[in-house]
Amino acid sequence: MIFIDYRDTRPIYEQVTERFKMLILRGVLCPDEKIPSVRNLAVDLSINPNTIQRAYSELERQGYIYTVKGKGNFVSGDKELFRKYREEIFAGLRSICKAAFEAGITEEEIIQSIKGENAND
Amino acid sequence: MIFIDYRDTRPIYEQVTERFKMLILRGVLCPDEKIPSVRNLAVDLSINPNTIQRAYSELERQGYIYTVKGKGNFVSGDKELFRKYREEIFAGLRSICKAAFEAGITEEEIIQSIKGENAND
DNA sequence: ATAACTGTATTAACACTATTAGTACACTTA
DNA sequence: TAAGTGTACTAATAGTGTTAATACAGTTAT
Repeated sequence: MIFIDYRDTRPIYEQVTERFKMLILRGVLCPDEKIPSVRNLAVDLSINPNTIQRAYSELERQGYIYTVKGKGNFVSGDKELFRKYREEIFAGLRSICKAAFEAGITEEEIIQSIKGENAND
Repeated sequence: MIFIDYRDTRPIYEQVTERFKMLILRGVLCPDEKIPSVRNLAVDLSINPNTIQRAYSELERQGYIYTVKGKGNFVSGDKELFRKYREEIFAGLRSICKAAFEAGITEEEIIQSIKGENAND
């Protein structure tokens, strides 16, 4: 369910965070479902528990999971998650469009490049 | 002409590289125009010459400038620069659109969010 | 030729971050 | 009570970004 890409330049804890976010947003993990314990996942991925701990802390901070001490970490049922994540995406989009306009790329060119991009979904 | 934003999390050499790329792409700096010497710019920005050296090496590697030993660094006249940079932008755009589609955002929503975004240009 | 400017290369040091390692404490469940 | 859970802390290691100091080589102007 979770994996690490060692060719990826991003830190491991960030990859783990991103991966869980995706699984939750896409509904693969359901609200109140238990996710692997810090120690278990660390063994599975052959990395240090602290790294998983950091990823889980981040997920909790962003509202994707909640923690019950002594029991484990569970998927949040927060309906706002989708809206928040969409906002992140749109912010990134605005940022790259700004760069595009600065480079003289027109709105039409951008839209053209996007159209037909969603064939793989 | 060049400045450093210390609130920016990106490394200084990357900011300098990006800044020169923009000045060249937008035609502020013309082909064969001399850019500041490594030592001069380092003093201007109050940073180490090695950091500028790194930025210039990267700019040369990407074809934005060329170096004449003992004389200085000069803006390249490569016409392909624009095409290459546009490709970078479009690649970034594809990447973020992929994330958007994975989050269930539709093509129409993306296009709507882009339209009217170019008011500041 | 000399001085003053250029780029280039090398080595060392420092700070910060990502990660590992080990340990300890507290809570829950069987 | 034992085994599993999250949490907290400190230390060590590796990599990166940056600074610092120095040296070498080519160019230009005098």
